[in-house]
Amino acid sequence: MRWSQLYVPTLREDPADADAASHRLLVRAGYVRQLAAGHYSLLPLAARVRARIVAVVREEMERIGAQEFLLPALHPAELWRRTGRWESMGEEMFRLTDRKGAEQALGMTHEEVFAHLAEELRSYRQLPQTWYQFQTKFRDEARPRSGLLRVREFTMKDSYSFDLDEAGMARSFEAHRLAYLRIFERLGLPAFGVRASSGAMGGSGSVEFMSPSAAGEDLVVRCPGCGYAANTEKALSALPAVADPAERTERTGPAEQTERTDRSDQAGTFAVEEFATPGARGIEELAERHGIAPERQLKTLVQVVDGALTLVLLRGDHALVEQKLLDALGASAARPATAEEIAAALGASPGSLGPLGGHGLPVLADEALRGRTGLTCGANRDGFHLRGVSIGRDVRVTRWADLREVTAGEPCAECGAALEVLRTIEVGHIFQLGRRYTEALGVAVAGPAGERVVPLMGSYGIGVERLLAALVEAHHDERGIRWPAAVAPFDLVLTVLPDRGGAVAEAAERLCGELGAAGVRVLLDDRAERPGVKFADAELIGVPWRLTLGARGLAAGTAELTARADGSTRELGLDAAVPELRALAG
RNA sequence: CGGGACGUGGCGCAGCUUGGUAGCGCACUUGACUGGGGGUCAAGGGGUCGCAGGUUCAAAUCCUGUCGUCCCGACCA
Repeated sequence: MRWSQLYVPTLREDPADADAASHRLLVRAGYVRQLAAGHYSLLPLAARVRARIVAVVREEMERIGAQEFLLPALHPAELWRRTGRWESMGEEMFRLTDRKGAEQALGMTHEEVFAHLAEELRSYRQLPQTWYQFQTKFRDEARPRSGLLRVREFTMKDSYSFDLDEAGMARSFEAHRLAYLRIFERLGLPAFGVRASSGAMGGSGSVEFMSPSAAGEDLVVRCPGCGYAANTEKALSALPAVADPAERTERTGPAEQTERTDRSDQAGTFAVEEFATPGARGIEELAERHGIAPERQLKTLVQVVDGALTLVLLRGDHALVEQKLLDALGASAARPATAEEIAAALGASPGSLGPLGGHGLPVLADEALRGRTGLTCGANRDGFHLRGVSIGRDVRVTRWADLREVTAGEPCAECGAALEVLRTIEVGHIFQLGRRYTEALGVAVAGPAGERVVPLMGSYGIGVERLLAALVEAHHDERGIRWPAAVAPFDLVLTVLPDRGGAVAEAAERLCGELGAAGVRVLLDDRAERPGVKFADAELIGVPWRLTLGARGLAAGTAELTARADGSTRELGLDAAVPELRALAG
């Protein structure tokens, strides 16, 4: 391929609206252009890289016996209604109505359509089946961002397994887990699996594959000691206990004491007492003005979980992970209650809330609060707080659960080492779905004894363009992209230096032809540019090797081979160039 | 959906406060010189100033609305 003919619109300056390194470099190096927020056009270089990624993914899918399909992107609403997801997917699903007035959806995932096809499965002898495709997915993201990392339209390799029993589903899941690790390994992408919440997909187990990057949106907890890794939606840690003081604290004064429930004999601690905290709202202000450490406060959040007001209790210095709340209650949606809803239920404003009193709301408490005594919380009366609160004695907890966010430095629950929290990009996600979809669509086969068996399903996804962007995040420097050899758009740029006689260009043409015949992907930089421009562009687009041929070298029978990875250069004899470069290109 | 910023040749920006001939750098075209790290000089081409209303003798500039883009948050199979 001649660079003079290839469409590679490189830019000398960074695009103004690109923040993430991958976004900036892919635009600047002429790989992509934005059409609209979350919609990108892939130019020839990107199309080549994408094709190489797809080829690797396809090989690994075929290796585990998966069969390639290609399904429609536009689906009838009817199918989605049968699994209940026409309603539950909400605004993230693109919907449209055709000329007959029939409702349609642009597929954001393909469980429904694949399960629909599985309705034709008849016998247990046909199982297991693993089916996959590369297909465009549409998701009406609330906020597309970071270039190709979060978009509204993208290619996904999605696969789906159908197994006779739990053990079979577990085998299919494990086969995919290993295949995904091989894919990332082969592509040169650092990534590891983490335990994750299954979210709206449902099912019993899920693993996310995460690639560390400053541009990532997902926080992942990882243990350097034992390798434990989990999304913060799921992560656990061992917390050191907080020492709660055993003695009674001083009252602020009789005038402010409106309620007194002295049951210290029962709980072996001190009494609950109300005290005035004028103007001090929330954990931090209470800590600053009244000297009450956040970890000795009780944080009371009011959430609306599937439409029901729920009190959520956490240690004052802990943050709620909403997904943990949903998982604990088996709920599908939660949001903070509005100030009006809170006032109606508790009679106070945020900043003065607490779990005591006859509010009648369900109370969900974080495990870290178990056995805590002498805590401070809001009095459900603006401007007042309660102290001396003991969870076991004073609070009617309807349910305990792990709800808090793990933070860096906390001890690993499995080995005690200090946990690290990494910013990562989710590059793959695999689910054990069970019978949720097969049941809903009536998928069943005849078992060995003629009985009706509903297969168990798994689903497995990799976002192709996100993978491309994650690779750039992982492999770039101040000069541009540095593609791993497995995905580079070309193996080699053959840089032709200016030469009046034309002998250099002629030799380069000949060499390019020979390399091409030997299977090396060569980009011949035959442009009438100055050397500096050619070098800078070659580095920007990130091709792993550059072979520089000039008049000097041609006379001596040599060219210079430069590695993009580390910039190292060595002389290469022209007569031995083809076999050497073929070996480098793999 | 809440908060913030921004829309001016292909790209990056100035001009707007104080209304009056649309400008700079890069890129592009032609020529000359140059020729191993984004070179120099000369001559050119290219813009309904996001869109729609309004104010005004006159709007890139002031006002209203609207669309779009980016960032933070909420959200995110």
